[in-house]
Amino acid sequence: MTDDDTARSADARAGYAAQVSQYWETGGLTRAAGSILGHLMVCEPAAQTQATLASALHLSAGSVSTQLRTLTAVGMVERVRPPGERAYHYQLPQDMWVRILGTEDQRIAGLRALADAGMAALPATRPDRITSLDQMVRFFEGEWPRIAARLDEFLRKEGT
Amino acid sequence: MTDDDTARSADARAGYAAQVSQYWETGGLTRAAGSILGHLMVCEPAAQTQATLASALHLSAGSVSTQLRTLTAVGMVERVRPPGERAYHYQLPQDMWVRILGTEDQRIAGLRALADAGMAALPATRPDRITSLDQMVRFFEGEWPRIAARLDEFLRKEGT
DNA sequence: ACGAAGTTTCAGTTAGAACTGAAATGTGAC
DNA sequence: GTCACATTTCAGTTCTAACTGAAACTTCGT
Repeated sequence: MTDDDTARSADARAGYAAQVSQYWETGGLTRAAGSILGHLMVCEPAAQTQATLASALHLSAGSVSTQLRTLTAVGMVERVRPPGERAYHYQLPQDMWVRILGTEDQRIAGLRALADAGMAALPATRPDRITSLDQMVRFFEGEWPRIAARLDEFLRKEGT
Repeated sequence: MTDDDTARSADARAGYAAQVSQYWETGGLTRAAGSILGHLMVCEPAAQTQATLASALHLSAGSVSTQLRTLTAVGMVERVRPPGERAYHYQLPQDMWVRILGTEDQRIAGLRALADAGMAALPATRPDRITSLDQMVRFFEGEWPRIAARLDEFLRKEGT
């Protein structure tokens, strides 16, 4: 591999990091959180310290600490300490996407609560405004376990 | 029904409107958009003019106009003009939730684009950072049509 | 136990999105 | 065609949440 190739792929990875960052920012995460996730998708090595992240992404130590804390809390980042290293290193968990999907039942539960509250305050006209929500939630309460099972099967077949 | 009952249920509906508003704000919509959606869930009549919404929700005409425009664009609000009425009226579509679910394939397509871009910039270490995304997207590309079909069946059985 | 390195916390600042209000534009009734 | 009503647009303002920087705190190696 030539130096040129190396430079080109580094560029490509930086561009991809920006794209991933953009994706998550659109999805409601902060700029800092998006940048961290984008960087962690392609950086070498895959696990980075807070100091490395801060300097690579031009973020303050405070921002990095805060964002890593929340990203770790929701399972999108994993904190590890390599043997003999002083500082914690942060990386994307191997099963990030499975974890994210695993919280789907909590989102369904949130909608269930909303539907139940609505059924207790049904308007006289167009009650379907509420009942259609209830209906949709009932569908996913029944369907999600099935989807989760199929995902397990899919991952097993893929050998993950 | 007594006056007391009427007052109580009006309170209940107002409380529910706030809860729905809260839900959508948490989900990333603006306060104004959330308020409108909450109000439209329980208001009488179910279809409201911009002027009514503005005064009921203490929002400026500009905010109401802007938010209704974007909510209409994404299919969460429907604009109708009752015969003989001057102003447009805005209401929740009967099939709001089906519409929202109907855009799921666009979200999957967005993730597909992200996965493809990533596969073109694979990092040397932990390539699973990218491939696991690709895998997850492949699962849903295969699964979503099946889920949509089951939703159709579910709605048919419910008589909707 | 001490010192150095790493992390967290938080008061203050900044950046940017949401909202307002009023002017401009559009629309329907007569 | 005109007028009144309705809606949109947008420059200016307000408000909120993100971010910074530095001090406080924690942790680990010696």
